[in-house]
Amino acid sequence: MAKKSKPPFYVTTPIYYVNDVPHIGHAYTTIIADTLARFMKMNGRDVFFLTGTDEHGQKVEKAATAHGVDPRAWADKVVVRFFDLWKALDCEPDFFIRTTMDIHEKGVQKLFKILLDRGDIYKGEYKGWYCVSDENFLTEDVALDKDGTKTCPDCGRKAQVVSEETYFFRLSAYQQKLLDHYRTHPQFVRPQSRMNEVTSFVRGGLKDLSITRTTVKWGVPVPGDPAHTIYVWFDALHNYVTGIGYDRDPALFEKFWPASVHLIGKDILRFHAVFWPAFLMASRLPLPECVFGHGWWMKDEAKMSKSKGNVLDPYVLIRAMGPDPLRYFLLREVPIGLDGNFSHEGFIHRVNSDLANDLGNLVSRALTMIRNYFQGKIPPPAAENPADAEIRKAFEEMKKWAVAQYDSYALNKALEEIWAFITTVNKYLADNAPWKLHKDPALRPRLARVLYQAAASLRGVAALIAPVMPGSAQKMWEFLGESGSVQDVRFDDLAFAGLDIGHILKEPTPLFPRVDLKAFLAEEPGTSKEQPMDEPKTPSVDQNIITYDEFAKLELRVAHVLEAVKVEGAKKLLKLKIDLGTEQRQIVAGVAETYAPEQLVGKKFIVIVNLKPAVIRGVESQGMLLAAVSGDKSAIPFFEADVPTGAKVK
RNA sequence: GGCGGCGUAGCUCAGUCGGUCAGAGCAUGCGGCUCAUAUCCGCAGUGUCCGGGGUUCAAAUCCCUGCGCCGCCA
Repeated sequence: MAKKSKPPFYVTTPIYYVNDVPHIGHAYTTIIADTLARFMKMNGRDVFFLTGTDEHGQKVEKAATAHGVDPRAWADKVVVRFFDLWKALDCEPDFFIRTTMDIHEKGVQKLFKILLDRGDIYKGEYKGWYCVSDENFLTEDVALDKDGTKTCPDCGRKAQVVSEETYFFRLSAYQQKLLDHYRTHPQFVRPQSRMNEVTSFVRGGLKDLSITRTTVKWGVPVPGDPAHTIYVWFDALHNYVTGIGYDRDPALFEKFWPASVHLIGKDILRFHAVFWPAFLMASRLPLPECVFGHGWWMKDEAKMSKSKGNVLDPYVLIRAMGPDPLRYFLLREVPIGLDGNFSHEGFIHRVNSDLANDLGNLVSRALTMIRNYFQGKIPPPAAENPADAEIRKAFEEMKKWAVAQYDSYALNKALEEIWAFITTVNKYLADNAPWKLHKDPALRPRLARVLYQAAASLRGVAALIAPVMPGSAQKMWEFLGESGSVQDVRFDDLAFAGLDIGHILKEPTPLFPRVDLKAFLAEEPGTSKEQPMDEPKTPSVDQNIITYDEFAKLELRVAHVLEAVKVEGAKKLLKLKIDLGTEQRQIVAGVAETYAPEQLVGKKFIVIVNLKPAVIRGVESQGMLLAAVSGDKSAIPFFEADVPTGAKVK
């Protein structure tokens, strides 16, 4: 059966900043990419899936210095966090590019040189807001303060305008070409709303882009002018070509470039939809088919941010139930282009309802009956009656649509189609009641047919969910007596027939155990100090390192104690009324075993002012004082010198 | 301030060219089955389709306007 050969498929994630601690956002992009890669492979295309890390820049350099190692060693150490997470999430990129790799740096330099020779890069003078203490130019998106100056977002100091020699990319020359491209390739930026944003941005005019810095040392040097370092975007974006063999493996590069889709978060849309295609036009390389900007996951209706402390740790969910429910939820709940809201309630609810009840239970009931009625081996079934034919046709129809939805990146729709079919199979069983057929020996061929239809349905479902839930799909596959990997199925060949029920596993274990919401929430770190089940998955590196940015988010101030009283019924707690200069607050402190209330009145110490208020023993605490703790004893560092109440501490 | 988008059942959202479009899933209530992970199947709803005005034989669907929310830009 000769088939039209399908074009290769090349999917990328952004390269993640290696200093970042991986969170749900990183996980989301990578899960989408992994699912698309798996799907396209099963849909008969040659696939390349690239992810990686951005390892240059000042922050990496600083973190390394702070730890007394060189930047490369630091990157080697922290990059493992990403390796580990992808493994835990069953994400299997074909290559993991790191911008510190030789193959990348060489490629970037080569491309830089090409553009320099062609005149698309030229030397000029860059004028911008510069933070002296951080030795860093502020990025364009830092807004002006009211007084018309800018403040460094990293250290909070005032920045000043400074100019330096720099290389520019002639972005301005590409405005019309970009607009033409958008017009002729309406799918270049997806979803549509993002395309509108990009178009209107470009219409507004493009300025040439400064792409080198002399202030940053940790990066790729400009060829022939090593005082200059290639700045982040020119460096980072080119990972998409160096990662598949640009200037290194022509066969690979020819095969997969241009990329089918760059998956990105909407925050880096402009770099991918404007700068990147302009770079490529300049170097005469074909443009990617599509830049897909996905949405954010909010946590309980709020944007996740470190300062709010509501960043979602994917390991909490993986530890509790493996990667598949998380993969399913993220892809099923929301179309890729939109923002989603993550709550543990919503997550558990959907997982229980769709995975445990609908699919898991269906697998369980069907397999149990095959085991109990036929010792795991279905004998020749009776001919199909109309209802049987209907379920077969429903499958074929569903397969067609689900594949089409997957193919257009509508992963949630694909899953919707599949789940509608699962409901149909459940209904088919209810209508045909094999447990009743079983009671009449004369109806055995009929019974065989009903269970055959169910098993054939599940076999198809296993294949169709495999891109999203590889582990669970494989389990189902094996439960059904199939050998080999479900990932080797090709959807073009996937038929309702072809079921080979050889050896049903004894006692198929529940695919997706129901999760009790209350028990789950109780185990979630944050509510409990205990780590549920200490997986040997101890982080490979010290994840407790924080950046200066993170530290800067703490607002620490000098507090003056006005009143102190014991909290009723709590032997460790004191209720304090404190003055912060600008306001008065009430805090609860667990220092009563060391300090009597009257010892504290009039004292000055350090309080975290922007901590989320909490109610402790019925008393609201609007902050927290700093104290050394040893057993039941605590020691508050008081100020010796006279400092103004409310003074900032850092 | 400029440009763009959105506001539909308790919740999350579908509603292509204006005419069975007032829908789905979840949640809720009732009924059924008992093979199954207290699962599955059936039935039942409720809606000023944000407010107001207009176009039309006909508008959730088009136009204007008010309110609210969001995105991009300045």
